[in-house]
Amino acid sequence: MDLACRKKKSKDILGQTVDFLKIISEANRLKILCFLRQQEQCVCAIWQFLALPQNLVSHHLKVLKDYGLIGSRKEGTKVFYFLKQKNIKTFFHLLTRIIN
Amino acid sequence: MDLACRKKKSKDILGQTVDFLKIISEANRLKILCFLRQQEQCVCAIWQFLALPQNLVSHHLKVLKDYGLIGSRKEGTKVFYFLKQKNIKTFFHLLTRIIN
DNA sequence: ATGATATATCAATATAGATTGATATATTTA
DNA sequence: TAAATATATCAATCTATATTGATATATCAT
Repeated sequence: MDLACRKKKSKDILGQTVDFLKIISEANRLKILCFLRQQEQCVCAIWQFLALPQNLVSHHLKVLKDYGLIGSRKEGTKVFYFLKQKNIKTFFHLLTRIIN
Repeated sequence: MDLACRKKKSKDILGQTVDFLKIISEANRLKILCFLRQQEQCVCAIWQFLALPQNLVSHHLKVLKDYGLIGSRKEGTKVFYFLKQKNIKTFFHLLTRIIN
């Protein structure tokens, strides 16, 4: 599924922006995005860094991934998550068109 | 109360940004901010534009005002709300430092 | 194959916050 | 003063979603 689909084309810019904002306005998710800026990280590194239970982090990662803000790759038993900078920029740009 | 107080200096940048995002990630509030970009508006114009009950709009306006994103001035029986562009820019800048 | 490690999923609960309905306050007009 | 208009407040309810606990799945090592 590409960004165009995830963006829910049927929705207007404001609706898309609200969805984006709702996703990044959760402290733990925002921290995750922040943490991933440096480099990709495995789930265990993330939940240890955030001091959160593993399943909770897993849930937040799913939310971020479903909306296309992060991607993942598997390596052995670990799963590494990384930012999808381009998509983040795109959503961010929508926001600037509304409030900046 | 100035912005420095509302920003809750005790909180870190991430915490402040989350607060800001939570406030603007509500569709009606984002619409209000959007609507006020053109010019200041009285409450009645806002709730008619958004097609929302008056008390609900009043509540959202309070949230926006308490956080310093909008200001108000009274004129007769009407109250006009306007953007506080400078504050919005400030909070927006915090966000760019985290995810952009 | 068995155990250990890493991650994901699911149901249940908790919690924050949006919405509604009723009412209060303040200003203007008659 | 009384009625009308504009806005604000408060308690109750509804709704979305964060969190927790338990369990499943997948991979690696012995």
